Amino acid sequence: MSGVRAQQKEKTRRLLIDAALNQLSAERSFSNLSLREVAKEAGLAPTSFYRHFSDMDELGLTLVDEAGLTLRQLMRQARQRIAKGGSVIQISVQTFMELIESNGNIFRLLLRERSGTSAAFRAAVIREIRYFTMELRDYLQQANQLDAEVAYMQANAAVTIVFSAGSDALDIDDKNEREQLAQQTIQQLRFIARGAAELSDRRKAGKK
Amino acid sequence: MSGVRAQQKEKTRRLLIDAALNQLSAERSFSNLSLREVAKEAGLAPTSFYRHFSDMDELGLTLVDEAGLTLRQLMRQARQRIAKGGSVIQISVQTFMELIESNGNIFRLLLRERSGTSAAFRAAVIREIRYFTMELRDYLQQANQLDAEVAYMQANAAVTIVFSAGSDALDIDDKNEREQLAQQTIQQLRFIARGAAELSDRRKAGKK
DNA sequence: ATAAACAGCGTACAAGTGTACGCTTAAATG
DNA sequence: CATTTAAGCGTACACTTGTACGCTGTTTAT
Repeated sequence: MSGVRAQQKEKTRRLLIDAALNQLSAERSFSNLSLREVAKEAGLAPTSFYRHFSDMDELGLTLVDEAGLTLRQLMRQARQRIAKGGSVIQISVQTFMELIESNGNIFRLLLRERSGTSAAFRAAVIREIRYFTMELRDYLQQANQLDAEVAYMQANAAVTIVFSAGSDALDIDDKNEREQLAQQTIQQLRFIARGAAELSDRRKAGKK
Repeated sequence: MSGVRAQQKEKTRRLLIDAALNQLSAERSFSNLSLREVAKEAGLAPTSFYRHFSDMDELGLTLVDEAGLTLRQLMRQARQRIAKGGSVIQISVQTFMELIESNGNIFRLLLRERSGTSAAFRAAVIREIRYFTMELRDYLQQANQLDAEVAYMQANAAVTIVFSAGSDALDIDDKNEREQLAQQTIQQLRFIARGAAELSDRRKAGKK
């Protein structure tokens, strides 16, 4: 079992995934992408699609997984940069904005399918975002000595703000405008961090 | 010109609008709604649709207008309640959550088309939300004596948080869970308010 | 060496789409 | 009253969609 066959299969599976990803854009969402178009882009006959996915939905869920992976890469990269010193918030936002610039399509997928029409998709996207939020919560709780619940609320708010800013950034061409958006986002995250720190302190004081 | 004809026309136009609105749901977005389906739901022949709208896009933009109207109603209602005393943030969130419960479909439309595939739609939705944000900014600036830019950042963050919570609320059936979400949202808005107030104070002090 | 498995293709079909065109019928206009 | 206007309908057409089915050629298993 040299695996020549399996290897080839994996290769064209990848072709399909990339074909779908490449067709995504501001004016093209996954949900109005047809099986035939994806197959065509991948250089396959429409019916060959079924050798790899039973459905467009199945392909879509694979893409969401891919997006989750990207999100985790983001988190890791931000951590590495933070370890070298500097403002945590600033570095995080900057890293996030870089990701959006280089992976706009996959990020669009997440944003759109989060409020999309397929329950399975919504669930998958929400799961990825929740995972991301929880990781941030753990970090905040430990790094800032926060009350657990407060840390969650901060993480949740921060993710919401950053994702929303990311969505806006996708529609902005001008470099200066994007920088301005980033600065605003940083300030907003600081608002939240400040409020969270205070509440956490108040809770600790109350318990004593 | 008694207007019997014009009156009837307006009536079936309304029929089309309502037909579209009624077909929206968690699993049905405007963009995958066909002209034929809308016409059928309204009890019209497909081709009669064109007597009222040249396009599904035109109908869609009308719906966005409708949503903007709803948003302004919301703002007015919240103001009335606030005038009678109570926590501004709490009342606002509660009013918003009530709106979502009674107008889920129109709210879904806004959320979805904001990151949808039609540039015209996106622009229209963003315009409505910006209008809403600006009104909140003016209120915050005046009521809390804030620096103008800080007031904008607070308003922007608050709208983002509330809309995101609204989107989540649409997927929650359990009454208690929704209440919990509301409480969390209130707390997050307080984080932001606190951070904004501080920055505004700091800026004022710096200028003196 | 022989047989089985299987990725990929071409054909074919039913279903649904937007919309052009001409007709009918009732209101508006003169 | 006579004429024009226009909302609504039915038919028709060209497309696109998902997918069922059977064939081919190559890799894998025996």
